[in-house]
Amino acid sequence: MNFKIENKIKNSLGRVGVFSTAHGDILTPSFVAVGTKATVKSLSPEQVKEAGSQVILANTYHLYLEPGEKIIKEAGGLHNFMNWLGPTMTDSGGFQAFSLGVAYGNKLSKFIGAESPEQKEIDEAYDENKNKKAKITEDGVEFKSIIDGSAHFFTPEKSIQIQNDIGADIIFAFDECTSPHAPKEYLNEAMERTHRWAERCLFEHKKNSPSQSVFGIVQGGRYEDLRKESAKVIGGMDFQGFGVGGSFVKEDMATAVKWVSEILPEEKPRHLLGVGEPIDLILGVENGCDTFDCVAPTRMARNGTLYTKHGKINIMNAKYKNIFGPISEGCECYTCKNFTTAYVSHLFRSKEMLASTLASIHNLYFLNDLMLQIRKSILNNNFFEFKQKFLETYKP
RNA sequence: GUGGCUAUGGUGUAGCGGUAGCACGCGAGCUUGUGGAGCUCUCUGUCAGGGUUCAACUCCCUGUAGCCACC
Repeated sequence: MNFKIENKIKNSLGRVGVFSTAHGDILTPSFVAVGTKATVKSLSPEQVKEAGSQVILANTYHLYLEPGEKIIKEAGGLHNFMNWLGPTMTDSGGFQAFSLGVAYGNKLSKFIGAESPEQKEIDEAYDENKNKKAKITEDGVEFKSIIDGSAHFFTPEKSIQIQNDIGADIIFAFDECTSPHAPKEYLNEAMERTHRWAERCLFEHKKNSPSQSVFGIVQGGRYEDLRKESAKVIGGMDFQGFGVGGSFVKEDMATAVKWVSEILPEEKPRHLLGVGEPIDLILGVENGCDTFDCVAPTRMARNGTLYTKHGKINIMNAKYKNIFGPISEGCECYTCKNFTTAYVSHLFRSKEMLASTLASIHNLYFLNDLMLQIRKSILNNNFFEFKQKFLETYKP
Protein backbone atom coordinates (compact mmCIF):
# COMPACT_ATOMS: atom_id res chain seq x y z
CA MET A 1 0.00 0.00 0.00
CA ASN A 2 1.08 3.46 -0.77
CA PHE A 3 -0.38 6.95 -0.60
CA LYS A 4 0.68 9.69 -2.95
CA ILE A 5 -0.47 13.28 -2.63
CA GLU A 6 -0.91 14.95 -6.00
CA ASN A 7 -2.04 18.43 -5.11
CA LYS A 8 -3.16 20.44 -2.11
CA ILE A 9 -5.65 23.18 -1.47
CA LYS A 10 -3.74 26.36 -0.78
CA ASN A 11 -4.05 27.64 2.77
CA SER A 12 -5.99 24.62 3.87
CA LEU A 13 -5.47 20.98 4.80
CA GLY A 14 -7.26 19.44 1.83
CA ARG A 15 -5.48 17.38 -0.80
CA VAL A 16 -5.90 15.11 -3.79
CA GLY A 17 -4.11 11.80 -3.84
CA VAL A 18 -3.92 8.20 -4.93
CA PHE A 19 -4.11 5.42 -2.42
CA SER A 20 -2.85 2.15 -3.88
CA THR A 21 -4.07 -1.16 -2.55
CA ALA A 22 -3.65 -4.76 -3.63
CA HIS A 23 -7.03 -4.48 -5.34
CA GLY A 24 -6.46 -1.26 -7.18
CA ASP A 25 -6.03 2.45 -6.69
CA ILE A 26 -8.36 4.75 -4.83
CA LEU A 27 -8.42 8.23 -6.26
CA THR A 28 -8.93 10.52 -3.32
CA PRO A 29 -10.88 12.26 -2.03
CA SER A 30 -13.32 9.41 -2.31
CA PHE A 31 -16.61 8.33 -0.87
CA VAL A 32 -16.73 4.72 0.31
CA ALA A 33 -19.98 2.82 -0.15
CA VAL A 34 -21.13 0.98 2.94
CA GLY A 35 -21.81 -2.71 2.48
CA THR A 36 -22.14 -3.82 6.07
CA LYS A 37 -22.92 -7.45 5.42
CA ALA A 38 -20.71 -7.80 2.35
CA THR A 39 -23.32 -6.28 0.09
CA VAL A 40 -24.35 -2.75 -0.66
CA LYS A 41 -28.03 -3.23 0.03
CA SER A 42 -30.13 -3.62 -3.09
CA LEU A 43 -27.15 -3.33 -5.46
CA SER A 44 -25.00 -5.79 -7.36
CA PRO A 45 -21.25 -5.11 -7.36
CA GLU A 46 -21.55 -4.09 -11.02
CA GLN A 47 -24.16 -1.51 -10.11
CA VAL A 48 -22.01 -0.19 -7.28
CA LYS A 49 -19.14 0.18 -9.70
CA GLU A 50 -21.27 1.78 -12.36
CA ALA A 51 -22.45 4.29 -9.77
CA GLY A 52 -18.82 5.35 -9.52
CA SER A 53 -17.86 3.75 -6.22
CA GLN A 54 -14.24 2.74 -5.84
CA VAL A 55 -14.32 1.17 -2.40
CA ILE A 56 -16.77 -0.80 -0.25
CA LEU A 57 -16.69 -0.92 3.53
CA ALA A 58 -18.07 -3.97 5.33
CA ASN A 59 -18.54 -4.52 9.05
CA THR A 60 -16.61 -6.91 11.26
CA TYR A 61 -19.32 -7.36 13.87
CA HIS A 62 -22.04 -8.19 11.35
CA LEU A 63 -19.90 -10.55 9.27
CA TYR A 64 -18.60 -12.27 12.38
CA LEU A 65 -22.19 -13.02 13.39
CA GLU A 66 -23.14 -14.17 9.92
CA PRO A 67 -21.83 -15.95 7.99
CA GLY A 68 -18.78 -15.97 10.30
CA GLU A 69 -15.29 -14.87 9.29
CA LYS A 70 -14.12 -18.44 8.72
CA ILE A 71 -16.58 -18.87 5.87
CA ILE A 72 -15.32 -15.68 4.27
CA LYS A 73 -11.73 -16.78 4.69
CA GLU A 74 -12.61 -20.15 3.17
CA ALA A 75 -14.27 -18.35 0.26
CA GLY A 76 -10.94 -16.69 -0.47
CA GLY A 77 -11.58 -13.46 1.40
CA LEU A 78 -14.12 -10.69 1.23
CA HIS A 79 -13.38 -9.77 -2.38
CA ASN A 80 -13.98 -13.27 -3.70
CA PHE A 81 -16.87 -13.91 -1.38
CA MET A 82 -18.89 -10.92 -2.55
CA ASN A 83 -17.35 -10.68 -6.02
CA TRP A 84 -16.15 -7.12 -5.55
CA LEU A 85 -12.72 -6.95 -7.06
CA GLY A 86 -11.93 -3.37 -6.06
CA PRO A 87 -10.54 -2.07 -2.78
CA THR A 88 -12.37 -2.86 0.45
CA MET A 89 -12.39 -1.81 4.07
CA THR A 90 -13.82 -3.31 7.22
CA ASP A 91 -14.94 -1.33 10.19
CA SER A 92 -13.68 -2.88 13.40
CA GLY A 93 -16.95 -3.28 15.28
CA GLY A 94 -16.02 -0.40 17.55
CA PHE A 95 -18.92 1.69 16.35
CA GLN A 96 -21.27 -1.05 17.54
CA ALA A 97 -20.04 -0.42 21.08
CA PHE A 98 -21.99 2.79 20.64
CA SER A 99 -24.81 1.88 18.27
CA LEU A 100 -25.70 -1.25 20.22
CA GLY A 101 -24.81 0.39 23.51
CA VAL A 102 -26.05 3.74 24.75
CA ALA A 103 -27.55 4.55 21.36
CA TYR A 104 -29.57 1.37 21.10
CA GLY A 105 -33.26 2.18 20.98
CA ASN A 106 -32.59 5.78 22.03
CA LYS A 107 -32.76 7.48 18.65
CA LEU A 108 -29.24 8.70 19.25
CA SER A 109 -26.83 9.48 16.41
CA LYS A 110 -23.17 10.42 16.47
CA PHE A 111 -24.14 14.02 15.85
CA ILE A 112 -25.88 16.45 18.12
CA GLY A 113 -26.94 19.93 17.22
CA ALA A 114 -25.38 22.94 18.89
CA GLU A 115 -28.81 23.82 20.20
CA SER A 116 -29.00 20.60 22.17
CA PRO A 117 -29.45 20.74 25.94
CA GLU A 118 -27.00 22.61 28.13
CA GLN A 119 -23.89 20.73 29.11
CA LYS A 120 -25.19 20.11 32.59
CA GLU A 121 -28.32 18.48 31.25
CA ILE A 122 -26.26 16.43 28.83
CA ASP A 123 -24.14 15.12 31.66
CA GLU A 124 -27.13 14.38 33.82
CA ALA A 125 -28.96 12.61 31.04
CA TYR A 126 -25.99 10.43 30.27
CA ASP A 127 -26.33 6.98 31.70
CA GLU A 128 -23.78 4.39 30.69
CA ASN A 129 -25.77 1.70 32.48
CA LYS A 130 -28.52 2.19 29.98
CA ASN A 131 -26.53 0.02 27.61
CA LYS A 132 -28.68 -2.63 26.12
CA LYS A 133 -26.68 -4.79 23.79
CA ALA A 134 -23.06 -3.76 24.39
CA LYS A 135 -21.03 -3.50 27.59
CA ILE A 136 -17.59 -1.97 27.63
CA THR A 137 -14.73 -3.05 29.87
CA GLU A 138 -10.97 -2.49 29.78
CA ASP A 139 -10.44 -5.73 27.95
CA GLY A 140 -13.09 -5.25 25.29
CA VAL A 141 -16.78 -5.10 24.53
CA GLU A 142 -19.44 -7.65 25.28
CA PHE A 143 -22.03 -7.66 22.53
CA LYS A 144 -25.40 -9.28 22.46
CA SER A 145 -26.06 -10.63 19.00
CA ILE A 146 -28.67 -8.63 17.15
CA ILE A 147 -29.67 -11.90 15.51
CA ASP A 148 -30.27 -14.28 18.39
CA GLY A 149 -29.29 -12.40 21.55
CA SER A 150 -26.29 -14.62 22.26
CA ALA A 151 -23.32 -13.03 24.02
CA HIS A 152 -20.03 -12.37 22.22
CA PHE A 153 -16.89 -10.72 23.50
CA PHE A 154 -14.72 -8.58 21.24
CA THR A 155 -11.24 -7.65 22.30
CA PRO A 156 -8.96 -5.51 20.14
CA GLU A 157 -7.06 -8.70 19.29
CA LYS A 158 -10.20 -10.53 18.32
CA SER A 159 -11.41 -7.69 16.10
CA ILE A 160 -8.09 -7.70 14.27
CA GLN A 161 -8.07 -11.48 13.91
CA ILE A 162 -11.54 -11.41 12.41
CA GLN A 163 -10.58 -8.58 10.09
CA ASN A 164 -7.47 -10.46 9.05
CA ASP A 165 -9.65 -13.42 8.15
CA ILE A 166 -12.16 -11.31 6.29
CA GLY A 167 -9.25 -9.90 4.36
CA ALA A 168 -10.23 -6.34 3.40
CA ASP A 169 -7.46 -4.11 2.06
CA ILE A 170 -7.89 -1.56 4.82
CA ILE A 171 -8.93 -2.48 8.33
CA PHE A 172 -9.58 -0.34 11.37
CA ALA A 173 -8.35 -0.55 14.93
CA PHE A 174 -10.95 -1.51 17.50
CA ASP A 175 -12.14 1.64 19.21
CA GLU A 176 -15.00 2.94 21.25
CA CYS A 177 -17.28 5.45 19.60
CA THR A 178 -18.71 7.52 22.42
CA SER A 179 -22.08 9.15 22.73
CA PRO A 180 -22.30 12.83 21.81
CA HIS A 181 -23.97 13.27 25.20
CA ALA A 182 -21.20 11.61 27.21
CA PRO A 183 -19.59 13.86 29.84
CA LYS A 184 -16.01 14.93 29.30
CA GLU A 185 -14.73 12.77 32.09
CA TYR A 186 -16.10 9.69 30.39
CA LEU A 187 -14.85 10.80 26.96
CA ASN A 188 -11.37 11.10 28.37
CA GLU A 189 -11.55 7.68 29.94
CA ALA A 190 -12.90 6.10 26.74
CA MET A 191 -10.32 7.89 24.62
CA GLU A 192 -7.44 6.63 26.74
CA ARG A 193 -8.87 3.13 26.60
CA THR A 194 -9.13 3.43 22.80
CA HIS A 195 -5.46 4.42 22.74
CA ARG A 196 -4.51 1.32 24.70
CA TRP A 197 -6.65 -0.77 22.38
CA ALA A 198 -4.91 0.80 19.38
CA GLU A 199 -1.54 -0.44 20.64
CA ARG A 200 -2.97 -3.90 21.12
CA CYS A 201 -4.47 -3.85 17.62
CA LEU A 202 -1.19 -2.89 16.03
CA PHE A 203 0.66 -5.56 17.93
CA GLU A 204 -1.85 -8.22 16.96
CA HIS A 205 -1.95 -7.15 13.34
CA LYS A 206 1.82 -7.23 12.90
CA LYS A 207 1.77 -10.82 14.13
CA ASN A 208 -0.78 -11.88 11.53
CA SER A 209 -1.32 -10.11 8.27
CA PRO A 210 0.90 -7.21 7.38
CA SER A 211 -0.39 -7.20 3.79
CA GLN A 212 -3.49 -5.34 4.96
CA SER A 213 -3.30 -1.70 5.99
CA VAL A 214 -4.48 -0.85 9.49
CA PHE A 215 -5.86 2.54 10.33
CA GLY A 216 -5.84 3.83 13.89
CA ILE A 217 -8.85 5.79 15.06
CA VAL A 218 -8.79 9.19 16.70
CA GLN A 219 -11.41 9.85 19.34
CA GLY A 220 -12.02 12.67 21.80
CA GLY A 221 -15.59 13.65 21.01
CA ARG A 222 -16.41 17.33 20.92
CA TYR A 223 -13.46 18.61 22.97
CA GLU A 224 -10.48 20.29 21.39
CA ASP A 225 -7.94 19.21 23.98
CA LEU A 226 -9.07 15.59 23.82
CA ARG A 227 -9.16 15.51 20.02
CA LYS A 228 -5.67 16.96 19.83
CA GLU A 229 -4.32 14.60 22.40
CA SER A 230 -5.86 11.66 20.62
CA ALA A 231 -4.46 12.77 17.26
CA LYS A 232 -1.04 13.08 18.84
CA VAL A 233 -1.13 9.66 20.47
CA ILE A 234 -2.74 7.73 17.60
CA GLY A 235 -0.80 9.72 14.99
CA GLY A 236 2.40 8.70 16.69
CA MET A 237 1.67 5.01 16.30
CA ASP A 238 2.79 2.92 13.35
CA PHE A 239 -0.51 2.87 11.46
CA GLN A 240 -0.70 3.11 7.67
CA GLY A 241 -3.48 5.62 7.91
CA PHE A 242 -5.99 7.09 10.32
CA GLY A 243 -9.66 7.22 10.93
CA VAL A 244 -11.38 10.13 12.58
CA GLY A 245 -14.13 8.62 14.68
CA GLY A 246 -16.41 9.47 17.52
CA SER A 247 -19.24 11.90 17.74
CA PHE A 248 -19.51 15.56 16.93
CA VAL A 249 -21.51 18.66 17.54
CA LYS A 250 -22.82 19.03 14.02
CA GLU A 251 -21.88 22.67 13.56
CA ASP A 252 -18.35 22.04 14.87
CA MET A 253 -17.51 18.93 12.89
CA ALA A 254 -15.28 20.68 10.40
CA THR A 255 -13.41 22.43 13.18
CA ALA A 256 -12.94 19.19 15.07
CA VAL A 257 -11.61 17.50 11.94
CA LYS A 258 -9.21 20.38 11.48
CA TRP A 259 -7.81 20.05 15.02
CA VAL A 260 -7.02 16.43 14.23
CA SER A 261 -5.69 16.80 10.68
CA GLU A 262 -3.22 19.45 11.72
CA ILE A 263 -1.58 16.95 14.01
CA LEU A 264 -1.82 13.65 12.12
CA PRO A 265 1.15 12.87 9.84
CA GLU A 266 0.51 14.58 6.53
CA GLU A 267 1.82 11.78 4.33
CA LYS A 268 -0.69 9.21 5.53
CA PRO A 269 -4.33 8.91 4.43
CA ARG A 270 -7.16 10.02 6.68
CA HIS A 271 -10.61 8.54 6.71
CA LEU A 272 -13.58 10.32 8.25
CA LEU A 273 -15.80 7.64 9.66
CA GLY A 274 -19.53 7.77 9.20
CA VAL A 275 -19.81 11.17 7.59
CA GLY A 276 -21.53 11.59 4.26
CA GLU A 277 -23.86 14.54 3.89
CA PRO A 278 -22.72 16.48 0.79
CA ILE A 279 -21.80 19.58 2.76
CA ASP A 280 -19.98 17.55 5.39
CA LEU A 281 -17.98 15.86 2.65
CA ILE A 282 -16.86 19.19 1.24
CA LEU A 283 -15.91 20.41 4.70
CA GLY A 284 -14.22 17.11 5.46
CA VAL A 285 -12.03 17.31 2.38
CA GLU A 286 -11.23 20.96 3.04
CA ASN A 287 -10.06 19.99 6.48
CA GLY A 288 -7.80 17.20 5.42
CA CYS A 289 -9.76 13.98 5.03
CA ASP A 290 -9.22 11.71 2.06
CA THR A 291 -11.92 9.08 2.34
CA PHE A 292 -15.38 8.94 3.87
CA ASP A 293 -17.94 6.28 4.46
CA CYS A 294 -21.54 6.75 5.38
CA VAL A 295 -24.78 4.83 5.38
CA ALA A 296 -26.70 7.99 4.58
CA PRO A 297 -26.89 7.80 0.78
CA THR A 298 -28.00 4.18 0.66
CA ARG A 299 -30.16 4.19 3.76
CA MET A 300 -31.90 7.39 2.75
CA ALA A 301 -32.29 6.04 -0.76
CA ARG A 302 -34.17 3.02 0.50
CA ASN A 303 -36.51 5.33 2.35
CA GLY A 304 -37.15 7.63 -0.58
CA THR A 305 -34.86 10.57 0.18
CA LEU A 306 -32.79 11.48 -2.86
CA TYR A 307 -30.08 14.02 -3.52
CA THR A 308 -30.51 16.67 -6.15
CA LYS A 309 -28.31 19.62 -6.94
CA HIS A 310 -30.81 21.77 -5.07
CA GLY A 311 -30.87 19.62 -1.97
CA LYS A 312 -32.60 16.52 -0.72
CA ILE A 313 -36.08 15.58 -1.87
CA ASN A 314 -38.57 13.01 -0.67
CA ILE A 315 -39.53 11.20 -3.85
CA MET A 316 -42.80 10.13 -2.26
CA ASN A 317 -44.10 13.67 -2.06
CA ALA A 318 -47.26 14.13 -4.09
CA LYS A 319 -45.65 16.71 -6.34
CA TYR A 320 -43.35 14.12 -7.93
CA LYS A 321 -46.14 11.82 -9.08
CA ASN A 322 -46.22 13.32 -12.54
CA ILE A 323 -42.76 14.71 -13.11
CA PHE A 324 -41.52 13.04 -16.25
CA GLY A 325 -38.00 14.39 -16.10
CA PRO A 326 -34.97 13.01 -14.23
CA ILE A 327 -34.65 13.15 -10.44
CA SER A 328 -31.80 15.65 -10.65
CA GLU A 329 -31.46 17.79 -13.75
CA GLY A 330 -28.29 16.95 -15.65
CA CYS A 331 -27.47 13.88 -13.53
CA GLU A 332 -25.64 11.22 -15.51
CA CYS A 333 -26.47 8.26 -13.31
CA TYR A 334 -28.13 5.12 -14.66
CA THR A 335 -31.37 5.97 -12.91
CA CYS A 336 -31.62 9.51 -14.20
CA LYS A 337 -30.58 8.53 -17.70
CA ASN A 338 -33.22 5.82 -17.98
CA PHE A 339 -36.14 6.56 -15.68
CA THR A 340 -38.42 9.44 -14.81
CA THR A 341 -39.08 10.90 -11.39
CA ALA A 342 -42.71 9.82 -11.78
CA TYR A 343 -41.68 6.21 -12.34
CA VAL A 344 -39.32 6.08 -9.36
CA SER A 345 -42.01 7.75 -7.28
CA HIS A 346 -44.46 5.06 -8.39
CA LEU A 347 -41.99 2.30 -7.46
CA PHE A 348 -41.68 3.73 -3.95
CA ARG A 349 -45.40 4.17 -3.48
CA SER A 350 -46.03 0.62 -4.55
CA LYS A 351 -43.12 -0.66 -2.47
CA GLU A 352 -41.35 -2.31 -5.38
CA MET A 353 -37.82 -3.62 -4.82
CA LEU A 354 -36.49 -1.76 -7.83
CA ALA A 355 -37.22 1.48 -5.98
CA SER A 356 -34.37 0.84 -3.53
CA THR A 357 -32.02 -0.13 -6.31
CA LEU A 358 -32.64 2.87 -8.54
CA ALA A 359 -32.58 5.28 -5.60
CA SER A 360 -29.37 3.82 -4.18
CA ILE A 361 -27.67 4.05 -7.55
CA HIS A 362 -28.68 7.67 -7.80
CA ASN A 363 -27.57 8.69 -4.32
CA LEU A 364 -24.25 6.87 -4.57
CA TYR A 365 -23.61 8.41 -7.96
CA PHE A 366 -24.45 11.83 -6.60
CA LEU A 367 -21.83 11.59 -3.83
CA ASN A 368 -19.24 9.91 -6.03
CA ASP A 369 -19.71 12.60 -8.61
CA LEU A 370 -19.43 15.26 -5.93
CA MET A 371 -16.10 13.79 -4.86
CA LEU A 372 -14.91 13.73 -8.46
CA GLN A 373 -15.79 17.39 -8.84
CA ILE A 374 -14.03 18.25 -5.60
CA ARG A 375 -11.03 16.30 -6.81
CA LYS A 376 -11.02 18.14 -10.09
CA SER A 377 -11.36 21.50 -8.39
CA ILE A 378 -8.39 20.82 -6.16
CA LEU A 379 -6.29 19.73 -9.12
CA ASN A 380 -7.35 22.91 -10.91
CA ASN A 381 -6.66 25.03 -7.83
CA ASN A 382 -10.21 26.33 -7.67
CA PHE A 383 -11.64 24.35 -4.76
CA PHE A 384 -13.11 27.35 -2.98
CA GLU A 385 -14.88 28.56 -6.10
CA PHE A 386 -16.38 25.11 -6.52
CA LYS A 387 -17.40 25.05 -2.88
CA GLN A 388 -19.09 28.40 -3.07
CA LYS A 389 -20.91 27.50 -6.25
CA PHE A 390 -22.11 24.21 -4.82
CA LEU A 391 -23.36 25.80 -1.62
CA GLU A 392 -25.23 28.43 -3.59
CA THR A 393 -27.47 25.85 -5.22
CA TYR A 394 -27.48 23.01 -2.71
CA LYS A 395 -29.84 23.79 0.15
CA PRO A 396 -29.85 21.21 2.95
C1' G B 1 -93.16 -7.50 -5.45
C1' U B 2 -92.83 -9.26 0.12
C1' G B 3 -89.94 -9.82 4.51
C1' G B 4 -85.37 -9.23 7.15
C1' C B 5 -80.59 -7.04 7.96
C1' U B 6 -77.14 -3.05 7.25
C1' A B 7 -75.54 2.22 6.48
C1' U B 8 -69.60 5.80 10.99
C1' G B 9 -62.97 9.56 7.60
C1' G B 10 -60.34 7.42 1.23
C1' U B 11 -60.80 1.94 2.78
C1' G B 12 -61.91 -1.58 6.75
C1' U B 13 -63.96 -1.21 11.37
C1' A B 14 -65.13 0.21 17.18
C1' G B 15 -68.40 2.84 20.33
C1' C B 16 -72.08 5.24 23.51
C1' G B 17 -78.59 9.12 24.94
C1' G B 18 -73.65 13.67 26.87
C1' U B 19 -65.56 14.90 24.00
C1' A B 20 -66.80 9.68 17.80
C1' G B 21 -61.75 5.63 18.81
C1' C B 22 -58.50 2.21 16.06
C1' A B 23 -55.86 0.24 11.73
C1' C B 24 -54.33 1.05 6.95
C1' G B 25 -54.22 4.86 3.41
C1' C B 26 -53.55 10.20 2.25
C1' G B 27 -50.33 14.76 3.26
C1' A B 28 -45.51 16.17 5.37
C1' G B 29 -40.99 15.75 8.39
C1' C B 30 -36.75 13.09 10.70
C1' U B 31 -32.52 9.66 9.06
C1' U B 32 -24.36 10.62 9.25
C1' G B 33 -18.35 3.83 10.93
C1' U B 34 -26.62 0.32 8.30
C1' G B 35 -31.85 0.43 10.33
C1' G B 36 -34.31 -3.63 3.40
C1' A B 37 -36.71 -0.06 9.49
C1' G B 38 -38.69 2.95 12.69
C1' C B 39 -40.56 7.35 14.70
C1' U B 40 -43.10 12.23 14.84
C1' C B 41 -46.73 15.45 13.09
C1' U B 42 -51.08 16.97 9.88
C1' C B 43 -55.79 16.35 7.18
C1' U B 44 -60.27 13.68 6.45
C1' G B 45 -66.27 10.74 9.17
C1' U B 46 -71.76 9.47 11.89
C1' C B 47 -76.30 8.17 4.07
C1' A B 48 -80.58 12.12 3.39
C1' G B 49 -84.90 14.35 5.59
C1' G B 50 -88.12 14.67 9.68
C1' G B 51 -89.49 13.47 14.92
C1' U B 52 -88.66 12.45 20.50
C1' U B 53 -85.18 14.73 24.14
C1' C B 54 -81.96 19.71 27.94
C1' A B 55 -78.89 16.69 24.62
C1' A B 56 -79.37 11.98 18.87
C1' C B 57 -73.98 8.85 15.62
C1' U B 58 -77.02 6.29 19.27
C1' C B 59 -84.23 5.97 20.03
C1' C B 60 -88.63 6.51 16.37
C1' C B 61 -90.61 7.50 11.23
C1' U B 62 -89.87 8.29 5.93
C1' G B 63 -86.69 8.13 1.85
C1' U B 64 -82.35 6.28 -0.60
C1' A B 65 -78.61 2.55 -1.32
C1' G B 66 -76.52 -2.31 -0.54
C1' C B 67 -76.93 -7.43 1.02
C1' C B 68 -79.89 -11.93 2.17
C1' A B 69 -84.30 -14.88 1.91
C1' C B 70 -88.97 -15.78 -0.32
C1' C B 71 -92.43 -15.05 -4.49
